[in-house]
Amino acid sequence: MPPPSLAVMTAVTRETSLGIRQVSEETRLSIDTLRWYEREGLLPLVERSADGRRRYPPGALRFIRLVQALRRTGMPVADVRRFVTLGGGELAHHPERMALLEQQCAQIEQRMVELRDDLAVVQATIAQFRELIARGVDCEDELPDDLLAPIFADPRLRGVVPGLPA
Amino acid sequence: MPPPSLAVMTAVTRETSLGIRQVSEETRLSIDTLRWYEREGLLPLVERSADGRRRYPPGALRFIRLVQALRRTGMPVADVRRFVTLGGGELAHHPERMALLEQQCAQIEQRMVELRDDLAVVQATIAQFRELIARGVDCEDELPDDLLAPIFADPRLRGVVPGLPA
DNA sequence: CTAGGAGCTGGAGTGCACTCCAGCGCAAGG
DNA sequence: CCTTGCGCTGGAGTGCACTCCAGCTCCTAG
Repeated sequence: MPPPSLAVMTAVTRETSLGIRQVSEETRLSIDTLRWYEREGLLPLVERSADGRRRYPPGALRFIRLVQALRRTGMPVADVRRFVTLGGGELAHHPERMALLEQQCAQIEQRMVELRDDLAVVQATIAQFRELIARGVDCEDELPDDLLAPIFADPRLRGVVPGLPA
Repeated sequence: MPPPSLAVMTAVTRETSLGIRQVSEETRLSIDTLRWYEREGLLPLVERSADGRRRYPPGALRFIRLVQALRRTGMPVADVRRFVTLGGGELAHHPERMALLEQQCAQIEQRMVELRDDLAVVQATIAQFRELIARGVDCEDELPDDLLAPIFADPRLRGVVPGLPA
């Protein structure tokens, strides 16, 4: 992969800006996604070289990382667009901008709690299976139904379990 | 909402099992989703009352919560199905079952790290905007471009920013 | 001069996970 | 007896976020 002859690029462009492939590798967003985000108005900072190819100045790269953070944490594309189109630092849009970002923070925190809880559920299940197998291996027959029941689909167990805690 | 005459239900059914609506409220899964999960083989524990309506024994409820944890943490429906169809506690399936669950744990932990990082990005952005506005309000003109640039789409700023840290 | 490779555009296609709907049955209340 | 309400089924439809593609241009290497 020889470096594409940079002869034509301007001095500024040469060292600081990245091609779409590099950005793709850098951010792990696919090339198609980068183009699509741009079309959809999530990436306004993209420039073009003389022959019409995209050039991403470093500011764009950082901006993309923000967009990525918003997307990965569950902000819908429409909201990211809204945020982006609120533009530079204009005072007028400050409240809405802040609202969007703070809302997102709240959601992330909520999500983290949920994730912790869900992790606990999965880990508890793993523990139960370990115990089950430990016992099952020790005494092949007569499995502890009450341990199995809440977890599994064994038809023998249907409707056997007593009331659940909450 | 008068309690539906329970006259017909069996003694076992009466107190312990739930109707689809109750499960829906309990789990926050929509009624349609519950039915769909069942069709798709994610919920094998569901029974029927005499007139063909679904009855969820408590074991099913707990099971649903596990499925929910797996789904919410990003396990694809296909994998949940695979996990579910591995069946009761049979030794034969133990390795695959554990593999699925442990893989999922790993993914959750990864996701939590990512989430923390993304939260940091969003919070940093909020902080930068606060600072920007604080200054902007103090001295209306001549905004601090170097602070704005990495964040925003102001056309005046294109290609201005120097090299990025990483 | 030619061939290969990267990128471009506009638009169509895909995958996933639901979500909605028509048309039906049952059961209770008035 | 009729209506109202809940639930059932099978199948079609939806929303979101990409992902893929044909047909093009430009540039560089051989």
